[in-house]
Amino acid sequence: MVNISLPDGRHREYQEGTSLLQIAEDISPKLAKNAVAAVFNDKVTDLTTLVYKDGKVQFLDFDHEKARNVYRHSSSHVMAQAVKRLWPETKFAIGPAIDKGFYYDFDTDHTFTPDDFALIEKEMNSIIKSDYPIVRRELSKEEAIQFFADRKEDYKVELIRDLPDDAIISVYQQGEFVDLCAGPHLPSTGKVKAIKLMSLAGAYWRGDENKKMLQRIYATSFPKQVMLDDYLHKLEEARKRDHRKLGKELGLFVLLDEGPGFPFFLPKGMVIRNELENFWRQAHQQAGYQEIRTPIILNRELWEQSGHWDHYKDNMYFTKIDDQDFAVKPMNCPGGILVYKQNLHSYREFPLRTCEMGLVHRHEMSGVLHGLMRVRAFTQDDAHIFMLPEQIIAEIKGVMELVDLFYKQFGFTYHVELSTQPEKSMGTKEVWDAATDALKEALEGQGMAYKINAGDGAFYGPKIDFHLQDSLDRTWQCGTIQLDFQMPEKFDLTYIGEDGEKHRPVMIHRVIYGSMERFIGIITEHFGGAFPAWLAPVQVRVLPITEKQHEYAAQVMDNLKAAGIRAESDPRSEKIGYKIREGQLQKIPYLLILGDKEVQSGTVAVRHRKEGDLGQQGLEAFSAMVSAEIKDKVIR
RNA sequence: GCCGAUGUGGCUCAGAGGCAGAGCAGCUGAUUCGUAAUCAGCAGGUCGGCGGUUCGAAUCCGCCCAUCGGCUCCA
Repeated sequence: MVNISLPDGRHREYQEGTSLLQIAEDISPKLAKNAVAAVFNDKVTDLTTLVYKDGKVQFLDFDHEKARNVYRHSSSHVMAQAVKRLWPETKFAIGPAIDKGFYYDFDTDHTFTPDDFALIEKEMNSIIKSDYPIVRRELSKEEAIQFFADRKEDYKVELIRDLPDDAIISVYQQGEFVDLCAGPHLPSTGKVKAIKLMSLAGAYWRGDENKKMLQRIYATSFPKQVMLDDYLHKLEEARKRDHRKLGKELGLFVLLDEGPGFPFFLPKGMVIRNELENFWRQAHQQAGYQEIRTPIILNRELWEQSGHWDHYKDNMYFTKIDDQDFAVKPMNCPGGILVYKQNLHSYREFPLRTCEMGLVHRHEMSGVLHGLMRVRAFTQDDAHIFMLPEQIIAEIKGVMELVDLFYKQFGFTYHVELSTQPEKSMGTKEVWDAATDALKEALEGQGMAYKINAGDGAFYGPKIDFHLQDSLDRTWQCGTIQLDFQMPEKFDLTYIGEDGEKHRPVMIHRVIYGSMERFIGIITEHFGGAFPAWLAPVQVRVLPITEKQHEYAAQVMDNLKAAGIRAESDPRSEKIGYKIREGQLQKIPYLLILGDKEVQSGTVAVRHRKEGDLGQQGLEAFSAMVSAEIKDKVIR
């Protein structure tokens, strides 16, 4: 007999060789029904695992991330099996679970099209209906290579060859289909319920662009049809919020064939952009920054000195002026450094904080451009801080507080990642360790939880990245703080210390919005186009019901404009319902409906885009309310 | 850059070898209306670009450009 302990502290005895699934059934049929995988002695494992020793067990349902991955992974095997049945020549690469589903990479002469989806789904459903048991087997490395070589599964053979010689290699079988897989898996194919193939994509074998491009099918699966429907509905909602769609509908910006990756900002988009800049400028003045502006085009020598000419050339644009080589700046730091070098600096000036709305150009590959999120010309809300080594921690804390102030303003939550020394980097390990420790200390001093991205730092120093989460739970990297001991060296930056001697300053590079373009894209999706009043291109629209109220409408307009509110009126001879509809679609925060009643009482009938009809208010009261909402940057 | 798809009035889309269409938006006129679409008329397109096949190409073929979904990369 084996003694099994359960999460609630109870113990049960079972025959040796009892499966975890049987144990679950013994505890409760419902538990067994919902169980996707089990954790036995702290290891996630198949429900079909037979128990031969004492241990503690916990059953995981679909709500657990680990179980969800098992569920999706088994789903990917079902998809692979279906594809193999339909196109027997297909070779398999890998088919993992991912965040919201799974994919499988195939190598086949058949080119998949979305028309194949119905066919594959049908076959998958037939496999699910057959409810094949999913059986684990273990082979030696040699046996496994032989097994997959016989089946001409070249990719699997390559994968196995990379495993250690003494590795025990597991394969999972369902019906006629066998796949190399570490597992764990569902007990049978019938456990998979609602499936949907989502999209097709090319993907390089092992993510290497020099290797063969395979065909990837993305799909997802859920244990209940309603969960799948709900997921698809959310995707649909996300599409409605797509900043490219909203940007067009709300007249914020356009991307044209004439300038791929170079966005045009339209008048309404510029209002948002300017408001973001105003907020930025005011917050930075308060935080002790001095604003500068450096040129977009600078000569070759500068870029050679900074290292960009050698290390960043593929991403840069070049030009010639009077036969001399120049480059369009891909980063602002060399310009900022030149500004620093205009004066002799004393330690008394430190920390010296300079900030710049810096327009940079980077040549991105055509395939990666994406609305405002990934462009070829963008403005960074950059800053370079020069300081003493002993000021690092306090200064980083200061930047983190500023970042927090900014993100809270938009209602974003965020998490932090720390990236450490990459393989290709400048400087000694000691300097890197000191810098990395300084960042850690600053993070810990702020009580900030963080994740480490080993080897993901910039070539000149480690960095902290801020990833903010939007209203659809997607994350975006925006802010970064990079500690740099290298550029000061390359550019021979100095300051005069207390001792009267020259010393080397430390430098921080940092952005908060990241890029104005991307940030505008993100907040457009985050707010679904319904920007808070302080950002809204039009804050109030005045809607006279008939021509009789035009004069009063003009008075109201004058009043609002005098109060500094962005107001416009819609005097067209359309029905009020029509004007309201248009105002709603434009997501204008407030619509003022003006009829005879309002004219007589000298009031305005207020409609809020989300809260609907708010009733009549005095014009002064309304104006004061909106002004306060704008001033306090209220999200409503 | 690579794989796949797409490209038709300002917008959303139909048309799949034989006269370029619809709805919305726009303009003109009528209507003067109370919280998400009033009616009528008018105007608007070298069907992404270049080349080819054909008596005839938006439609078939080739190349290029851009966009979309991914790979890779990143603010």
